[in-house]
Amino acid sequence: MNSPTKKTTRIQAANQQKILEAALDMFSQFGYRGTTIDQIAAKAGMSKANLLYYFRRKNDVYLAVLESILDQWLEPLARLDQDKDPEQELRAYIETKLRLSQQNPRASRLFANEIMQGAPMIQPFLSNQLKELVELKCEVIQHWIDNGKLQPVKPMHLIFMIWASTQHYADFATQIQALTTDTDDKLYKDASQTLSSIVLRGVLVD
Amino acid sequence: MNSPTKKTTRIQAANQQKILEAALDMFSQFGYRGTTIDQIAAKAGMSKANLLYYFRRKNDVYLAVLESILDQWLEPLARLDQDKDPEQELRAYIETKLRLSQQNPRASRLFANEIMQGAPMIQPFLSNQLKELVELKCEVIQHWIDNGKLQPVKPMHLIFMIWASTQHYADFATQIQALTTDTDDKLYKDASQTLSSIVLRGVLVD
DNA sequence: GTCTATAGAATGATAGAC
DNA sequence: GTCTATCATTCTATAGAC
Repeated sequence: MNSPTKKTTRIQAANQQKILEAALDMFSQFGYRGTTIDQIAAKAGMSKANLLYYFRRKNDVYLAVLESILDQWLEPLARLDQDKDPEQELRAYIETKLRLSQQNPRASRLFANEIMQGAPMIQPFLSNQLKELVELKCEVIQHWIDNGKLQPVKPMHLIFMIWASTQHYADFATQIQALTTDTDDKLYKDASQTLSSIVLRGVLVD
Repeated sequence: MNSPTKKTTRIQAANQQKILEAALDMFSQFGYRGTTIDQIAAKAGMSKANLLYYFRRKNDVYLAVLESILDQWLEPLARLDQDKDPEQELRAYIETKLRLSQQNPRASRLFANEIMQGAPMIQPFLSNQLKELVELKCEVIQHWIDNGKLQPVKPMHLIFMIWASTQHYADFATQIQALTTDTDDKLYKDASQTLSSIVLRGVLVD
């Protein structure tokens, strides 16, 4: 690992990281076709030709960035546990998803861009891993419903609602910034409280 | 209006419509930078040069498409009426927004694309018209809260939640298609019921 | 590993014939 | 109003010097 001959490997790793970081910046804002290699290279502080030494084609960069975020995408939903209390579980899920939106809004936007363009790269991921996981977690929610712990709602639409409402704070950050003067921290704290409160108890007064 | 000299005007109007329709198709999927004039022209059934006779630059086409959808964007929220029953009003708002998503998903995606790219064209719209309207409607919701008709939630975050949850069915249609085999009609019917039910009463059993 | 140079294709936009 | 031809620019990607 630390032999002199591997010194270049560490440089490569560092440069690849710089490229992936810059690529996430550009792809998340302009999508695949709206981003140029030049922009990525400039943001990563190297020449276009040098970037192409590390990734032979633009598509390879895009795939590498996508792969680096797909895992963290599945993980929070995967944690939903049928044997725990649904109120605690849903509250924790909402909080985790919101925290992800706050800490890595670019990943959320990159994902949204890819989906809105028809998911040309991750269609298999959606139809396989994601579908499998969602079906599994719909059963968890259905189990809570069958045991009288939750109202009889359509589980998949509950999941969609939580996805949409939490990712909104990352994907539409520009719009939200234009509508409020709240600090980021207050914004996310209010979002967490309001979201959990509405999902769990609704807005109506009994 | 019907004089022979205006015959060309009707042709112009028809061609402009064809261009706007094709442009909505492309811009909503690939964003501004990801769309080429060639693609729009091909989809509109004319040559690139001919398209540029009607709109001198790509940017003019984009602005025309954006303008054509901004009104329909504000209208449903503008209808929220402080003097009516909040349950009926919120239910109607959710249904209207969902119907818009179903009937014009491209408009929703175009708007989302513009926002995610930093709203370069409609920043003034967000900071002026939209902000004004949202502040007004937050007061309506706050009025309902003050009168004990709604739980004390943050009004703006309730609006964000409804926006996000309803637009999700348009913006993330590709993902949803990959996760379910429901027909479009069943999907939106379930969405409407689940969304209204959760927003109004939550998922918890009393 | 990094740079310059450049091939080759795509793109936005214009000019001018019909 | 529509088309062909064309230009300037930008972009992906490669070759080769250092």
